[in-house]
Amino acid sequence: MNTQTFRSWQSVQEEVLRRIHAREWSPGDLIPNEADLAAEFGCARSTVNRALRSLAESGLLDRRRKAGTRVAAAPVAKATLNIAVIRHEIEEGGASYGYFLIERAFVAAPVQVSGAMKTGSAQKLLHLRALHLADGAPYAFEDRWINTEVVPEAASEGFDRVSANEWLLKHAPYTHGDIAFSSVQAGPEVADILGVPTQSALFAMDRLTWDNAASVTKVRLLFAPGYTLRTRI
Amino acid sequence: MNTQTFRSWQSVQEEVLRRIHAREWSPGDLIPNEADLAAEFGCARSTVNRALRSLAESGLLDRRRKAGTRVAAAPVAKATLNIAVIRHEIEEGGASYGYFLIERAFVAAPVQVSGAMKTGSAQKLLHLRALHLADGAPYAFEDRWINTEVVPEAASEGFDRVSANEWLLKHAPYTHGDIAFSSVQAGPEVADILGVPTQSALFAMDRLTWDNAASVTKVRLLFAPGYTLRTRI
DNA sequence: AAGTGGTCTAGACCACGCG
DNA sequence: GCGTGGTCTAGACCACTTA
Repeated sequence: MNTQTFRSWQSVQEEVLRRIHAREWSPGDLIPNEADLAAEFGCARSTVNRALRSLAESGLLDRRRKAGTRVAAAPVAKATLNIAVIRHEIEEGGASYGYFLIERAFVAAPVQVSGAMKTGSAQKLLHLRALHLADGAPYAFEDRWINTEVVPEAASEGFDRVSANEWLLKHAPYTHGDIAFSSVQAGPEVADILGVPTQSALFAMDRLTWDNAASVTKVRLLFAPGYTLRTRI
Repeated sequence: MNTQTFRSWQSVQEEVLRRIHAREWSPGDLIPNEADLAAEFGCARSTVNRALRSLAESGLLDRRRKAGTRVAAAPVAKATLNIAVIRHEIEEGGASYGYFLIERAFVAAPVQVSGAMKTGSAQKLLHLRALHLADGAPYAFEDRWINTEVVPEAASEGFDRVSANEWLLKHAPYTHGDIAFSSVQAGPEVADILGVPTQSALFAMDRLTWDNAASVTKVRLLFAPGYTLRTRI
């Protein structure tokens, strides 16, 4: 028997990956328990635990107490998206960033918005519409609602120099958020703002962030055609 | 001083989150080192390490040896997408799944495909076009290329009953993949297949998976209008 | 009831990267 | 150089879940 030692959790992980990949352990198979693997690899159980836990988090293994560890039969690919501040995203692409505030209003929101944000329908929210530019060309249109009861400082911020996209990160903590991606056709107004034909296919990102039970902000970002969200698996 | 104890790594994490959230530790701030926190919390350093490492992985903290741990100034939101088998995705939504193979051919691929897959331009690839249905309605159009040099068994599989989407997961291991999401307009043929107007905005997912240095498969999925990819942050 | 992963501890050494 | 996080160890107890 091959009794090569694997002392670091990364090397243990690599060996496990190799076995899965080489079909020594096939999808659905039960693999040896942590103690046995530790003995085989010549390392502590906690080292094996670290390696296997990490693989379980990425979806490649299914682990259950008493039932043991199995190679995932249908590994749900878990892709991690990095959603950065738009300015950083543009600047990292080597382009110059531009920002233009189109509208700033303190108004009662439509019911779809107040409903989603769970604010009273009479409560006024700060409504912002703005354009992000890369090298002078329209990059993304931002349509945002801010709950000023949760972020009162936003009421005295003009948002004419700094985008809400960036300002909120520093001033409004949030506990969690819902994100949705979809594809939409450009309406006449948005088409005009982005400088694209009406009915162009736009990539949309909708985000609703929460501070515990209170909504902080709701935003829709419509990206100019050509935008691609990339990740690695 | 408050010397409440936090014995589990989750409770340590919650306390750290509370302090960040309450602005006791603001974005950019250096927080105490692991040893000090362990002393304060009345637990072992490794427990603190586990809590902080986890927060760093999710982007809320920046950690560097010697430089210490800081609250991230512009936390890059890391959203994890679960990309499942289409059949499971549909069935979990409570709908019945349908599958229809449109075309299966063994041909030399266009240069964009062979270039991306790094296969020889003369090498023949298995080309599949298929439709996934939810409750009988078109759900997604799949256009796929399979490298049969890497997955020879695919050559003898009809793919008329089981989608390549599902078959490959069980038969073709991969080491990594690139994923891209974008928005595209439906061309006449795709519009016809999906039963939507030409130029409809479709959500597109492009995946290219690799087995080490060899490409396994390249697929474009075009989802019918209304499709939304959701996640939580 | 018993086996498995989940976690905690105390201590140790190491690797990185500021200053 | 030296402080910090990164990791490993051996051992222990616990929690969950299945048999």
